[in-house]
Amino acid sequence: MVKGLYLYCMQTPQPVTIKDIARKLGISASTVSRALRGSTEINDDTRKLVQDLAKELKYTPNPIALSLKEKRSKVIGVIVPEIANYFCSAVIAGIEDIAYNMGYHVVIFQSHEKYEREVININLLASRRIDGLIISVSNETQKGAHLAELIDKGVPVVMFDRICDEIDTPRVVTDDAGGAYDATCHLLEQGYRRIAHVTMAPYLSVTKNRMKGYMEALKKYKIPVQKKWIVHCDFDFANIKKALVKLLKNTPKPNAILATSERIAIGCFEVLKEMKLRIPADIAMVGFFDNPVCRFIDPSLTAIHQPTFDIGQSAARLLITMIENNTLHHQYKTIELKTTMEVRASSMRK
Amino acid sequence: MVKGLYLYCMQTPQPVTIKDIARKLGISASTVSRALRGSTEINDDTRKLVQDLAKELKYTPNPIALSLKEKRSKVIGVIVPEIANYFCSAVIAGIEDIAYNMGYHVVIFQSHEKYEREVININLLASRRIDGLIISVSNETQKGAHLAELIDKGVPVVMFDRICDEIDTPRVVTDDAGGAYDATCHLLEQGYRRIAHVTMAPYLSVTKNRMKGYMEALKKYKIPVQKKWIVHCDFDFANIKKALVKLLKNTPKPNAILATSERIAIGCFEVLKEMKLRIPADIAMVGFFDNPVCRFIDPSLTAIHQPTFDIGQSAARLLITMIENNTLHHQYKTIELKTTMEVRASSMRK
DNA sequence: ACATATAATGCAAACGTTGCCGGGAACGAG
DNA sequence: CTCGTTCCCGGCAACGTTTGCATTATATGT
Repeated sequence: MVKGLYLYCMQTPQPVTIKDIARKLGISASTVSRALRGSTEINDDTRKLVQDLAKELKYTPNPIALSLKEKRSKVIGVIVPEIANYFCSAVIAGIEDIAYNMGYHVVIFQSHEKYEREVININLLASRRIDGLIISVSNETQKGAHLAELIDKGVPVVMFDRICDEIDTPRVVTDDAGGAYDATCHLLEQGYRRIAHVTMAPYLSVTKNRMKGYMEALKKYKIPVQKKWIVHCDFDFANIKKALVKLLKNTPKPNAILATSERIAIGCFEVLKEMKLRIPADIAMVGFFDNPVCRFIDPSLTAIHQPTFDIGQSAARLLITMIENNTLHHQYKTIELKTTMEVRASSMRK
Repeated sequence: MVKGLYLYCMQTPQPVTIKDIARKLGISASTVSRALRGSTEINDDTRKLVQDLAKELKYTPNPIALSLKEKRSKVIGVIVPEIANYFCSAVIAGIEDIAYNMGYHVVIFQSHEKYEREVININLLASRRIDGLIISVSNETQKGAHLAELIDKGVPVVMFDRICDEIDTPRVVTDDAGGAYDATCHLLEQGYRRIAHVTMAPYLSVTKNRMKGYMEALKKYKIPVQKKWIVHCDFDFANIKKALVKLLKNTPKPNAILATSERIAIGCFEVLKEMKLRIPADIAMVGFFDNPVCRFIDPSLTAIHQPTFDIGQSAARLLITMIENNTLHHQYKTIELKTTMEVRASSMRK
């Protein structure tokens, strides 16, 4: 067993500071500070002495002291609805990748799809003097006052995926309309004519855009939109199932479903299985779906993929540029990334 | 569009401080400080005045100044191999849940399964004056010197899942041996006798423990261990597949596989499908698997589940207790949580 | 030798907060 | 009238770092 030296004495060692180095060398703290950052107005001998001792004592500057002085924390906050799903965690991986390389740290918050919790998190963030925020709003978020307030305080904000329409701050989104259009066209090409659209809360930007793509595709094929085939639901599995059961009581029944989130797609999938409907023979399915496991599902699900890692990277790049240029906007108002469609068994020609 | 007032003027407002309040009220900063924390040695009228103004100006204490003074950051660091997989993100959700309620923030780092990157992250963490660390070590990590060094600096550390044996600090693990034992017994009960064990790097604690459970189950059924049926691989899909193809060239071929991680299980699954082997008719499968999507896979996979959210919660509770008691150990040296097995089609009697 | 330029270093303030110490005012007791 | 006590409050230092300015010592030019 390797045991820490200090396991046995309660007193923990204080990190070595500039003052410690100054004291040991009999010089002033300012000289040490300048020597460490290689200022030219310090004698070469002194500088070497200081740098050597600093290395020996394993000096590392205290970022908290620096933050206090320079009024920046080198920390960016991320608020997502839930971290424990593939989409969010992959986006965060992208954010972390860029942040890490730019010397920023990432702190994570979850809104758990609650507006109230989102507001609390934002206040917490603001009081923590975080340098910037990347957010995908909760399912409940219709107003952007909390975000506007944060921006008013001078904190740069980048939104991704679920954006808040009324807030004018840079955003990273996927071409939701295009994705839904492609998916719907694909179903239509396969001969499905009664396509249901099972989607999220109507006020969410992604919902609106995917709806737009869905309707455009129908229009292109001159299929009238059936209101009763458009279902909005939240992220609770029981509710998703209830909504779907109701949908499937319609006559004529839809013969295809476009599901606009992983959770909804899985919910649909379960209900169809429970009802012993064959996919795609009785009813076809296409979903917005990123989890790589989905291609092993039986039947394998045709998926609209979002470029998750890219979304995170782009959002982080945008935000850090804003932070370092000390501005609240960016030359890019909106970065829109393309979706890709992977056609699999669940949407094959009947 | 709601636009932030300051979108149009570059100068961002400075957060209001105690000094601002003191100046406006013509009193000293220390009085304001005391009034805000409700000290009894402040006149009721003054206190009310201060508190009202603080509320009006939306004063929030600067946590960075506090951190500097009190030498603690109220931030805990988390290092995981990769965040973008179900296990890790679910553990982090558990950590965040507890941390949030205890007034701590969570910052995330990824080692990307590289020892080197893990060391860099730990140094970064230390220089950031983080209050504590929760870590699951990388696939490459065999030595614990970097962790010992951090502990020597007085930073409390809790390990979870992939622990580092030589480091004596609290750990939260699952009953890996028990899980593997259950899985193997289950396969044996179903009549499978040639059970291969596809697992991770041999020096990892989880590998050792799962191996132990596997061997115990075989011993119970008086089946000799076949070395050639034990395969170690890393997390690269190509390598997993290569290892598996080699394994399946043995005669007699194994007729069941125990896969000890989600990635390995998926890799095995793909190879078996490619080789047109039927599951479980030709070869059965059981895997350590947490992703909820796995029950929709064809055939549905028998899974050993780890209590991911609990692991995160327990680790966070442990760590925060250590931080607040200012100690490097805990009455619980090891918290071991039970696995659960969900029997599905992939391991049914042949 | 003296004025001046130049190089190297120290001092002090600042960032926002808290806590110790000290002091003035009011008041009661003697 | 004096002393002691209590109540409120201000001043100062400290946390670790940076930076403008002052200071000292040395070198250069005449």
